[in-house]
Amino acid sequence: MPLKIDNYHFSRFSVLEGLPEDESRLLKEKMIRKEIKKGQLIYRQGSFPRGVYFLRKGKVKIYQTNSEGKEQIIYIYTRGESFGYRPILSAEPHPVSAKALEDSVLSFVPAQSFIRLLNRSSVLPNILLRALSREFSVWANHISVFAQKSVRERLALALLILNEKYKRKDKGHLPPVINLSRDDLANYVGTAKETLVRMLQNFKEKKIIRTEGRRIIVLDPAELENISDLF
Amino acid sequence: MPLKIDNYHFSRFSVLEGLPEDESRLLKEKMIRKEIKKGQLIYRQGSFPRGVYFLRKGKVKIYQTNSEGKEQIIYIYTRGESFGYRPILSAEPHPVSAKALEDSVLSFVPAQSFIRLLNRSSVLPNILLRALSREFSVWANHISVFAQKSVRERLALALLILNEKYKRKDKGHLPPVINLSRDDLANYVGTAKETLVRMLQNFKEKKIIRTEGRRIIVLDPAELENISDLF
DNA sequence: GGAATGCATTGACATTTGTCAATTTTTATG
DNA sequence: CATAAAAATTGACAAATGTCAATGCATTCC
Repeated sequence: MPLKIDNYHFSRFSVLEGLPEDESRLLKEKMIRKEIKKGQLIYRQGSFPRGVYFLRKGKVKIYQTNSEGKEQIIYIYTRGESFGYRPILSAEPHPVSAKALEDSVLSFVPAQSFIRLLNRSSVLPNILLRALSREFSVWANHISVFAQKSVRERLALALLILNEKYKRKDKGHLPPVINLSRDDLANYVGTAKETLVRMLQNFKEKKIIRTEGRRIIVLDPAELENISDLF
Repeated sequence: MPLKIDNYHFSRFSVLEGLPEDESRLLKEKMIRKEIKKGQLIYRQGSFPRGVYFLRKGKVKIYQTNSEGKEQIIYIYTRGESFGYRPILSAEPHPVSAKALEDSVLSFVPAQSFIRLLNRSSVLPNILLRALSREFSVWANHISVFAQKSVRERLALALLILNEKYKRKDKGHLPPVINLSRDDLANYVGTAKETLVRMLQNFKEKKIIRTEGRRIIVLDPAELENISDLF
């Protein structure tokens, strides 16, 4: 059975990989390293894009804030992924905000340099086309999930996805520890914090997860798959 | 005020426009005209892409069917739009099915021809990159809407979008007539048919819409904007 | 290490939405 | 144009989810 969860995230897509040596070097020359603190804003919804970000370390959420100030997390990026390039390609303002979920390290490439490379490179356009097309599957699946699944099912799916994202490179044998505030988790699942807490409580009673303070450890991913009822 | 609804659809993107004369001709040479009946399946979720479709006339829905057979409509294409090309670019099976909502006319270009042109053309990759990046905004907005808005708000938004899509080219002065089955409308809004009908009833009482059989005519789009509370 | 402070949890309740079972209306067909 | 079939509507009710208020627990900052 193919891991169905893979249809719900981008599995570590990076613009960097797949570039020929010389183009990769060109890109790296333009890179600026940025260290950012947990909670720091990277860009704001509605602002114009300044460049592309490569996430070296940490986690970054992209989200929208509605008129009542409620947040919806659209995606959580982890080490190795790139973001912020889409509105450069379409010459639009950012449709989402980006903020660090933990202390993180980014490599930043100014939009100009990125565009220059794009126009010169014979492979970059294809890499991006493939990535963006692949993304569509993920977004379509997300829309179906939000439109049709109950909070309980969505939470089960979210925990499975986060369980992947919180896997640690070197400590692959240890179970992932999901470390998100209840507010962030609620905004990721698309529900009220209180409802979320109650569902988590229920999962704890059923021994599907266990918690250490606010941290969550998944004990029974198979059961989460059952509950989420992916298609 | 910019029409906020434009952030919820692609405003008639066609691959055809923007191509230089010679490339456009190349594409047109490969085109096969297809007439299809209302309700006819164009491709099925999970199948491999055979080509690109240009919608000449009519309406086409793309949708996912979940394990219980419930449908979620992801997008409705209208005259002038192209679809089916994304999974060609990412070499994946179709993540959605496509079906005609009315009798329609399509131009079909086989995947091979499309790829050949893509590799040869200097503008097509950029056109597609721009389109796919722009799409991201639309998908992100949709996800927020489904995750956070009530059925009533989503219905108001859906009616506004459909009101645009059902505008008639030649009869621009006449109000659009939305002609969708209640099932399709419910699957577009992401709710049960019965709930949908009740909300429509409520909008009728408030003189926001009027109906002729199953057809819907929007009387007060401004009020729909208020209700939908876009951000 | 002990307050503050912010975050997480719980309870009570209101509201929204879904489901099942009729019934009515519309559409398609001979 | 009559009739069968499909689609739309309504009612009654159950289940899911959100909201508000109160309380408990964990971090962090002296």
